Amino acid sequence: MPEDGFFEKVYKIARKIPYGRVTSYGAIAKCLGAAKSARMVGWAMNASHLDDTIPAHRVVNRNGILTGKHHFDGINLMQQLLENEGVEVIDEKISNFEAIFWNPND
DNA sequence: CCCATGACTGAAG
DNA sequence: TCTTCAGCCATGG
Repeated sequence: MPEDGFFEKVYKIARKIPYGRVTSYGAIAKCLGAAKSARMVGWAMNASHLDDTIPAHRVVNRNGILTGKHHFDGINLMQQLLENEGVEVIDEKISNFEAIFWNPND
């Protein structure tokens, strides 16, 4: 992969997210070396719909809220995908967010 | 080149 | 503790 664009960097981290775990945009951004570009991470995730290897549903904001659920096919698709992995989601928010949070740096 | 937009974050009131 | 503001930077018009 000769071109290491911003997207590839984001995808690279996103693909590392373990099953049943979640992370935040800022954590990924920091791992990329652009901690201030958390918005870019989310924006890159928006383009991830072209790549089915990207578990975008495991990426939420720092509050553990599924801010990007509206970008999925269905309004509840993101939440259901997480629940399918054993993640407890209540009202668009991950209840045990801190418990299942995964740090990309690990 | 300038302006608008965005799945965010941290600080300030 | 909650709400609001400004900074962040890549992409597109």
